Amino acid sequence: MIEQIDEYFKTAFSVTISLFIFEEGKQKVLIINNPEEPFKNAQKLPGKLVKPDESFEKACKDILQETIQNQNLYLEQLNAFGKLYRHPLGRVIDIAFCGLLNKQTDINNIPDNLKHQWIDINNIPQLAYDHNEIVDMAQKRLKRRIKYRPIGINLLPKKFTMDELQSLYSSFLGKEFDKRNFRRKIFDLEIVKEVNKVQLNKRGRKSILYEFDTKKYNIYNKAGF
Amino acid sequence: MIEQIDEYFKTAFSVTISLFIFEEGKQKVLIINNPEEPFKNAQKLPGKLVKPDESFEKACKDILQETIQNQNLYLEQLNAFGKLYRHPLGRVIDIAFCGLLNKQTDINNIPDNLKHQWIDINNIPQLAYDHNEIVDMAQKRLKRRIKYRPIGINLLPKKFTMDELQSLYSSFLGKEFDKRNFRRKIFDLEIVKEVNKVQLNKRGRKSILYEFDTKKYNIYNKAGF
DNA sequence: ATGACTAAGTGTTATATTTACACTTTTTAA
DNA sequence: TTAAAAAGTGTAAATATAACACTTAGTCAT
Repeated sequence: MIEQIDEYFKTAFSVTISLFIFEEGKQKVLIINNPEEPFKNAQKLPGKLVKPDESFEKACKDILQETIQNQNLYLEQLNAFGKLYRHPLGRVIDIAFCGLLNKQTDINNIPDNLKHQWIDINNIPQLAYDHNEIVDMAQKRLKRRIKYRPIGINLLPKKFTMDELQSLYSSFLGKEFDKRNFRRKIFDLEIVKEVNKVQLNKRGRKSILYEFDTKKYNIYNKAGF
Repeated sequence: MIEQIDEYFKTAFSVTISLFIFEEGKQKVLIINNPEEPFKNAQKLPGKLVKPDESFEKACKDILQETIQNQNLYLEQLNAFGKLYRHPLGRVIDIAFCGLLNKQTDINNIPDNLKHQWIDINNIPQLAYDHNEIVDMAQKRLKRRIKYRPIGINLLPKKFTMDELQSLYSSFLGKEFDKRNFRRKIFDLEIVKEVNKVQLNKRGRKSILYEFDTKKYNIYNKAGF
């Protein structure tokens, strides 16, 4: 075996990140323009080939830097994608990550040449490589996960209204919730606390603003509910 | 970029499988003896380096063939492990899978030279590479998953008693259940059906035997409960 | 200023689920 | 036949979920 060992060291690997936001009541994902061959000018998820001496973390930070220019984002590994002919240059194993962020607070700047778009998860166009499959799995994973761990802290602004939180759950789970039952559930979990401010709206009554109680939130985020 | 492309195609990847059984009321995992360098004669999970033209599936089947000699086993991808110095021969990305099986029905034969052991999940010794980390994540993943998807169909014999099923849940979740409540829960889900046979026990009353109702089981296995 | 419109916010009851709890039945072995 | 072992069984209380509609507080147009 030792004599043929070089035969094994001929694959490459890449990292791909599905970055989700919640905007206009919709779950959206970051899609950029592919600047180079192969599949030049196709739409794709942010990602890059990784050198043999680079860690996953380094690669993720590079990608975050090149897109949203903010490396301090919590990411989670999703899956490895390694079909034989998924990449035209050779065998490339892709390690897919996903992250949740808030457009206002977590993005410094997105370079123009990326021609980026935040695309509604229900309207994803054809993407390069197997990126449709990746983003699809990311969405399903989130949908499962939201059911037994809280969501919102990375997606919403620091202060938010109950209607916003409810709308987030509705869009991620693709179903409607009863206002009173939803609120009772959230209050009983004690993951939010009222903040001493209200939000003025264009029409109608002011909204009470809340923020997450990080202590309780993190407990449920680790242990589930 | 194109001119440096060769720099990327210098990693290898491997596949590792955590195979779990339920035996003597305990969750156990298959550990084998590492037959070759590096880490010769260390204990490890079954796994192998994969050639650039081999699929994950092919690699998994090879591993299953070389260990339990049965390729027809449902596996699920767990995670990619890719720390920089996890493998002495170079950069190796490991794609970890895990599977559940029944010792009596799913194993044809395990070659002697593997010096295999089924090790209680609570007593795992030091393993080669980062295999402790892998098996640890596999166990945690299962523990979470059992809470919202049924378990047992791959682990128990075709016919089984309620006490066996309850013991399986207890060992995987590390806690005890009330007999009556447990049974009611299972019966209400309708994932098992009574089979027209009983099991004689050494002492005490005969046990009623059940088998899974695959239709209901699979519905919950896809959608969760 | 007032009336029409908009959106936020709030309670109660019925139903379903979960939990707590202990004895009876069946069988074997002495 | 009887003591010990293990399987099997029901009920009531507490908690969680689900269904349901009106009131309050604000804006805008007149």
